[in-house]
Amino acid sequence: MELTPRKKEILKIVVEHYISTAEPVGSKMIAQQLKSSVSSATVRNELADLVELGYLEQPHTSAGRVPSPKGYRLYVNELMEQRALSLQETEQINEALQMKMRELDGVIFRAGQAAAAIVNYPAYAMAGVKSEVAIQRFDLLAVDSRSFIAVVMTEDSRVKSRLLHTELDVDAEALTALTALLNQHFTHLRMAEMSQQLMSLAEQTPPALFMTLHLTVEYAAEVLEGSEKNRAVTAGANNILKLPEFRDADKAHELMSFMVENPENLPVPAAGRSMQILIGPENVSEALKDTSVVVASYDIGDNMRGLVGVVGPTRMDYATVAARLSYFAEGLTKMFGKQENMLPTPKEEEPDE
Amino acid sequence: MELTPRKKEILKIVVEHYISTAEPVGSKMIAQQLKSSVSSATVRNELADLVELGYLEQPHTSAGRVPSPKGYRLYVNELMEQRALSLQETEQINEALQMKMRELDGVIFRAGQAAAAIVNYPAYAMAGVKSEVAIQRFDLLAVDSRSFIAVVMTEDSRVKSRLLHTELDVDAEALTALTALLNQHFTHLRMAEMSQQLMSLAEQTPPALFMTLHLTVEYAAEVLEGSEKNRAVTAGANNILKLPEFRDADKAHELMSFMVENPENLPVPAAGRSMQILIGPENVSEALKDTSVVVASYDIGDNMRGLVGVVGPTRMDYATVAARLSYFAEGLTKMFGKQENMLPTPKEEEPDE
DNA sequence: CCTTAGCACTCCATCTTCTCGAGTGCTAAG
DNA sequence: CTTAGCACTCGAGAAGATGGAGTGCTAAGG
Repeated sequence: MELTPRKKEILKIVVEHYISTAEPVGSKMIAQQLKSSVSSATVRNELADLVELGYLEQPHTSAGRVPSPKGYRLYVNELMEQRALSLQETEQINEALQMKMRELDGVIFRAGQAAAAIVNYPAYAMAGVKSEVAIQRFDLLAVDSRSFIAVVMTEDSRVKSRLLHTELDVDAEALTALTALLNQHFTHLRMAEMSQQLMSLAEQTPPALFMTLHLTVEYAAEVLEGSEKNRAVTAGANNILKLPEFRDADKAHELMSFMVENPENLPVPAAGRSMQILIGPENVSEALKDTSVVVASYDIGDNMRGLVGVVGPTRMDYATVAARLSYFAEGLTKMFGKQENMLPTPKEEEPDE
Repeated sequence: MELTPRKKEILKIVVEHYISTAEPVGSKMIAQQLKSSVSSATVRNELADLVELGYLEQPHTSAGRVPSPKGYRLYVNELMEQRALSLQETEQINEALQMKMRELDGVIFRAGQAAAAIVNYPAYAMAGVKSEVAIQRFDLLAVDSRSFIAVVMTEDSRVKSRLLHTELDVDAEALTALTALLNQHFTHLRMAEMSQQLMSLAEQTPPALFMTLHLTVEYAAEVLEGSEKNRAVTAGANNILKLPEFRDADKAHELMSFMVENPENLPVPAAGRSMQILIGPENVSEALKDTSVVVASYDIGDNMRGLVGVVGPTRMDYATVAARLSYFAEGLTKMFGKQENMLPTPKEEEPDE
């Protein structure tokens, strides 16, 4: 059943007023804000209908009205106006985008931080590869008789390196030979295939060499795993303490712990959607039943996908958050797209996770 | 003026009781706990003295006593008993130490997280080099005509790498030549010296090569800077919400924001001390005036020093925190020490200059 | 001089009561 | 369908009232 235009207008006023004040909204207030001037009594009748239909709720009989999740949902789907970002806002976001040009691995971490700073709510970020990547290239550099540097480059052009140590002496020529071997037999393989490949070479390779090989392949596997495992971080969790709904330390603690300890369980946008809004009980996680989440995804080159999300009270300012977050996510996509040909300028490790 | 033994005993009881309950301690309670059985009136007289001397405070005339910072200080210095860790505790910490410490950069972050988990207070971690490190070795690996991988190893044996892109073609032989050049002229230099060195080579080098050189040196500088800048992180900030003194959301927010936003301003142990306890106003930062900090340092090889700290209310359980934290820090030192022999020791090698 | 029983006193925490006002639902008339 | 009018509800906050833990002080006893 479609709501009458006036009911929608009233609902919109209630939602927006409640979003900005966190106080139940009364009929008088609404009557003033309505385009057509009607009395508060008329509004009350409408409000009663809206409660009956489940779009609004009443904390107690003699209080104003508060939007229900259903009400927020309608608001978000139909009533919410696209919010244009102010110059200041776009500038702030652009600046945040500058920050991360360099680091690919650190992006998750920084994206989360930036998102939190941009919206003033707790935020989270993740990244994962869309399809499995493999190693594209190996290099082994001799350091001394028992140490060498392994450098691997993934198919998505990330470069990682580590100093590795063997227990037996391995000379430079051996390393050169091994490098050739690795590049010939271990590139463009999945992790499982790499292990197989390694097995099959076990017997026909001298121990010292095999050990070196093993170490390197192990390291490569770690690098691949690191890119496959969806890493997730939470940032700006302290922001929730400014919200009236989290004045209660226990509530704040509950949400914060959930976000910080299981960031990987935070919502991911449905496949194919670049942005998604989850309102209150629409969230699967019990800990998020009273909160709303806005989450956007962006592309990192062809093969990876990142996402940034924001967690807030159900009365969060959806229009602003959605506008800023999508602008931010688009900016990230653009940034990686531009770098693509010359790109990925991986940085090394970041204290993320 | 030395306190009488009984006064000390009373102070100790007050501190320990207050630490565990967060409630002011009354004379009756103390009289029961004292070795020698005396009346509560006697205790009250002693308490009055202790207040006068500044070791205790009275929230209001008719409440029990609470330790003052001075009281905590005396407690920590003289009265606190070394706390032996239970088997369970050492096991938990040992487990935390298992974490993969291979990526040095990740260590800071993980150490912070582990520390928070170990003590159930918010924790922080930093690492910095004791003295300036330089690049020990360069390698340039050709990828295609306009891309190459720069691999640098610092004197403290950290290996970093990045894919770099030139705007002009550079062939493999040129890279080999450049590698030699870099290793000859840019190793073991400070950042400023590297820039100078670069300048001095500007004219006598063909543009394509110089660009490559420039990119590489720039990257090296970034790596060095990254290691010089003390990186700092905060973890487990949510723990403060469980403490009664931070029930108030504003207070919690203030401390949390401070810790998360300026982790680099958190206390560092005085030079030469491996552990330090800072009580309330002993902290320099205004935001920490009502809190106490326990901070321990550990060694990462010869040249770097890491530290982990814990922030809590002044009534934090100093004995337990200190015991666990120092055990943890010692574990970290040991862990890096063990790796050390496996690492090439920078001092012994490179008669190259 | 130190200790201790006794006692009046203080002050917070808690509970109850009261009041106020915003906001409601309903009715009856336009 | 709208609206003025009105009695009603309910929570928030103010204003006592109560109780008890803990104090300080005094005076007597070792």
